[in-house]
Amino acid sequence: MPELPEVETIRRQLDPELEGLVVEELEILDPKWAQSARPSALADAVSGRVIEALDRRGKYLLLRLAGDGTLVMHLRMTGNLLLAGEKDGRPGSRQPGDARLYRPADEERHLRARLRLSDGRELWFTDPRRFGRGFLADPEELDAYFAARLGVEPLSEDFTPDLLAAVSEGRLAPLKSFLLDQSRLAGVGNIYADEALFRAGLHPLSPAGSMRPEHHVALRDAVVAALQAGLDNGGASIDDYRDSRGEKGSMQDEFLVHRREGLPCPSCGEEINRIVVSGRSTYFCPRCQVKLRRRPRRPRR
DNA sequence: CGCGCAACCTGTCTGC
DNA sequence: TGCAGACAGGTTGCGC
Repeated sequence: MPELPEVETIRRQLDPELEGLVVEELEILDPKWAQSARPSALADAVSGRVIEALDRRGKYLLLRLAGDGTLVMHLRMTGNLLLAGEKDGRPGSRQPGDARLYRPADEERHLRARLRLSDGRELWFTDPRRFGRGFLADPEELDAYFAARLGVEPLSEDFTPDLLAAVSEGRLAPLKSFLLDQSRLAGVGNIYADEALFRAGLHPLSPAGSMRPEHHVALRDAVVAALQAGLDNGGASIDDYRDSRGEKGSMQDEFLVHRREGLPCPSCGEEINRIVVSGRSTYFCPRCQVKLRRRPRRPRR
């Protein structure tokens, strides 16, 4: 479910709400949620600490705690992070179980971890498929963890055409697989990979290393534009995704090609095709998205 | 090291 | 109505 725009939407909503509050208690209802040898030790280590900020790296949410610790959370496929309850006991905010919230019974049924906050509210980590995880890391551990897994942030100034050229050089994997590889580019998932390749006019099966300089520019711009569209629409709610208030995003109504098999291409009217690339459904326009030839090797003298 | 695929889970939908 | 099978936003580990 959640890719960079969905995770960032949650972060932007929650960061100003959480700053300065104390996590009075972390309750882990599903021991599998804790990516830690002893879930009770994780709960104890987080309980009682002051929240400094909520940051994001790739699709990870980073709850910064006073004293150099970070509660790292990943929503994986179906996780949600909901802010529930009444601030300082005053009415107006939503309660867990509020009928206006998304399927309240299911939220409670799928509750995996709960942070009780010092203003009376609660942060709920819900997750039907139980892939989501949370763990505590100190700064050195966190650096090592991300260095091994995550590449450049696509919305940072470091994401340039030259960077894209460097990380794709010599790669034979299809562009679709390349965009899903978090160690090259962090935050793009199945939805925004399809949307970006359509915007760039590139075929999902073209080898990543076949791009020429104009393609590096086009794909960089397309990734940024696709992610920005997601942010502008509050994320995509195909099925489970909700923001921190339990509201749906609207990006699913703005998809250009993703999940639009058989529908007309917004640019040329040709029918959108669906193929499977490294196990993931992939949607593209066979007319607008050209397949690049493998780049010839530099001749040797 | 690069790459594809199964596995991890639960829920929903489709077709017989 | 029941049931089998396909499919779903992500990441990891294994085999080649």
